[in-house]
Amino acid sequence: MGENAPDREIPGRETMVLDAETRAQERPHDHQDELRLWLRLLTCTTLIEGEIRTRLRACFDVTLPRFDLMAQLEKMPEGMTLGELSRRMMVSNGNITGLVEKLAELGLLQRIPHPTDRRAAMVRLTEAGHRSFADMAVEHAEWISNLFAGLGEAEVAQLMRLLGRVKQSVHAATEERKVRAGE
Amino acid sequence: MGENAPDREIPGRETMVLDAETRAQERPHDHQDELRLWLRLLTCTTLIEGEIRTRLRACFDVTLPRFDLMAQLEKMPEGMTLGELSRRMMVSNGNITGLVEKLAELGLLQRIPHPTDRRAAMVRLTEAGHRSFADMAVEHAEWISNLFAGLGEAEVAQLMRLLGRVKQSVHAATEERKVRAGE
DNA sequence: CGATAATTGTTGAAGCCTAAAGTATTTTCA
DNA sequence: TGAAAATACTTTAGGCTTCAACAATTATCG
Repeated sequence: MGENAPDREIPGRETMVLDAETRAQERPHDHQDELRLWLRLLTCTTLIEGEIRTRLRACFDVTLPRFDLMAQLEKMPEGMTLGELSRRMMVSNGNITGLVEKLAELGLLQRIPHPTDRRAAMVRLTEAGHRSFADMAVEHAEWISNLFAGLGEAEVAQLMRLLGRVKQSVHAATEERKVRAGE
Repeated sequence: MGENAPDREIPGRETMVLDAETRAQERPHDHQDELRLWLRLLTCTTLIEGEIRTRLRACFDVTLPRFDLMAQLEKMPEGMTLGELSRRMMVSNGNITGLVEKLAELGLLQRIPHPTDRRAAMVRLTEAGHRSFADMAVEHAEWISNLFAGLGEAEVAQLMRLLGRVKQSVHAATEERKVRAGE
């Protein structure tokens, strides 16, 4: 994703509360800043994600989604349902089904029956899965640390805080839309 | 990789690469902060991307990659080669081939011969493509602006700056790796 | 010039991802 | 209790994405 927004001149028809004239005077910027911020955010994520994907493949012959799924399971040694995985990883249910299938074939995780709910399927890492993940996690953490090595501690903390604000803002906006759309 | 690297003598007068490297080596840091930062960055991008994808699909029956490709072409009315698209969108060549194929079938872009290089294929938006994109771009810009509406101007500016630093840092780290791996 | 290298785009295999529809089970509540 | 709704997961169709191998063309340089 390139760094440059579709830099068309977009007439400000955002809110109906303020007429375009007032808005233009108060805020000389349309949606350009937010657009540029989004593109930069996307660029950063894409760059890092691509790098990590390439290295995981080269060093451990594993894909990023599989690594992520194992990372989730590692945090819950007693196991987790597929739905919980789906929510935590922010991907669809069907996606998890496929990933679990592959990792189970490789012997890295196992399904175990849910104690009370016969609909649910629980999974957890096998011994081999734990060992495999432990190896990868060490390298992975170093890679990430290295990619961010150009930033100071203060910058990292500040980014953490601001991205927390972004999360808040996005959640607020999407919840509002969901409510407006009737759940 | 010791605690006291000998080339630590010269303070930050060196290249970006060296600076990042020494910093990562000299700090016996557990990488936790960077890891958390990366996860939060990924969360923000995933949230926004998912929301935009859903809305583009619901409102315009278009996918995000196709929208992005059209956005790139919109900025270059005279056209662009596939390789240029690939670099700007940071995706593989083969990916672009497929996207262009689909958009051409829909009549939204057209191929035109490259004036001097018979290997290269140039594409540009058709009239219909321009119109279609213009419609979508207006809504899209509003969506993005809305998703970031919880942030103030200063926060947006600060995020812009810090993400610029992230980009720098990542580029430095990956360039260094590429060089070490022999281009 | 002409061999070698680099670049441009395409193809195919493998895998990721979503949305929507379907099945099985559990929960809700009249 | 028992019908209706909600939940957990699977399946399928369509689309995105990468990597690696390939063909065509252009660039490099002895």
